[in-house]
Amino acid sequence: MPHTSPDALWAAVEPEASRRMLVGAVDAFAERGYHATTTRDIAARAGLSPAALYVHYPSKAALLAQISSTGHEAALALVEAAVARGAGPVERLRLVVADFVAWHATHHRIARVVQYELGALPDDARAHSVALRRRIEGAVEATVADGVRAGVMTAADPRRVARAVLSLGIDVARWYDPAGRDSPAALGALYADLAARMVGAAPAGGTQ
Amino acid sequence: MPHTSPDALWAAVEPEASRRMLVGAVDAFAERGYHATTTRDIAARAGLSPAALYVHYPSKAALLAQISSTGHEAALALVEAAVARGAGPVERLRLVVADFVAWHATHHRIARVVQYELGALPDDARAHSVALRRRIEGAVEATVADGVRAGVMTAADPRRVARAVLSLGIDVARWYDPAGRDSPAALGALYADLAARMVGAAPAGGTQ
DNA sequence: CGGAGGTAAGCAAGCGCTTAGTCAAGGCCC
DNA sequence: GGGCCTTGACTAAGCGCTTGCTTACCTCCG
Repeated sequence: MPHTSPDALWAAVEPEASRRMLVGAVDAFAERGYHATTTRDIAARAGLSPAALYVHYPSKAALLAQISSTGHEAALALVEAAVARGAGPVERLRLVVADFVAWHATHHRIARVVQYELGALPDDARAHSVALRRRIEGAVEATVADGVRAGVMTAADPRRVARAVLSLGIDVARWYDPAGRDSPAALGALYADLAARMVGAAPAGGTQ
Repeated sequence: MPHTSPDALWAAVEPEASRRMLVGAVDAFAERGYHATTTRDIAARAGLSPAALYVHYPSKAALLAQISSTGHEAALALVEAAVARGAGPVERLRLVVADFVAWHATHHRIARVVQYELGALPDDARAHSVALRRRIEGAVEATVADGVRAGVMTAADPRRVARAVLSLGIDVARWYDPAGRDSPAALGALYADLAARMVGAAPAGGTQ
């Protein structure tokens, strides 16, 4: 999942013009921010007139809400899948971080909107996204707490450490540049090692 | 420095109305973002008419530029002071992270503008801020590289690890809430431990 | 009395969104 | 099969409002 094409999230959206609007909105919101993006800009990226946006979406905010919702759901699904895949707490943490980081790199445009435009969402849409975020944080916190309980990690405060681990991934969306030298997979592997170190897990080949 | 009052950065700005404009702009930009903030909003926070903004600043963008410049300069000064204060690479890294994180918590409103409104800056102002950012990253990278050379840290890639360490601090500005249970100093201490672990420095009391 | 600090009023431009309509594709009855 | 209506996608034009910023003027203090 974390390594699919950046636009794969919208593959199911029909009709095609509606999907082009979404992709254009993601690009514009990620580049300039929600408030600096005009509906005319989004429509132009989709190759349509300004009014065409309102054929497919009731408002500019509804577009943002759909992007945020879909993005948060994808991130949560990815985290829960990684947790289910791992054998023990340490492997689970490694998998979660590797996938979470790689996703934020591969989908850095969507991730930018997801992470930095929460405040621009209408109240109900924000509540939905915030709830999904809490489940993501909860999954990581539980993994760290499990590891501590099992004696394979050391962390005085699993909640705060989990938040810090997630910060690593979230901030990738801010600086990641696909033209740079970091591949999403390599970045995920590096950050999985860093996270393992943060929780005091035994070294496993790692960063050294 | 990292523990002074949030508004201490502007103490030297005269006249007072000009300072109130700056403080109001920081609050508004941090809450809603640069593009969603109106000049009328800034002026109202300063208790003045909309036109008064232009008595003190040539444009809304100039206000942002001043905030970004002052903020980046403060962050760089703090990092360089911490590096100068530490005895060895590990202590230097701990001091840098502790102060950088505490600063992002204490000044989370300024830090939000500094970290997330770079793209809204006019080209010349952005170039100035980007140059300061590179010096911050360079200082941390050098500290990690020193530690590896001295054999007190392990990190295959000091540049990428330094970037990850800074991500921890930068992301604090996104989520920090002064009404929460984290004091800037405690957060700085926790994150200094996490950073020491990330670079494979010997445990020093730490998170365990 | 000059200059710094301040304001009321308002301008041009751009904003999100609406209106009224075009047009092609498809169903349907006689 | 031809006429007729519906439907979904789309657009030209533009409405009402807000934006950043300007102008012309006022006030007060050294």
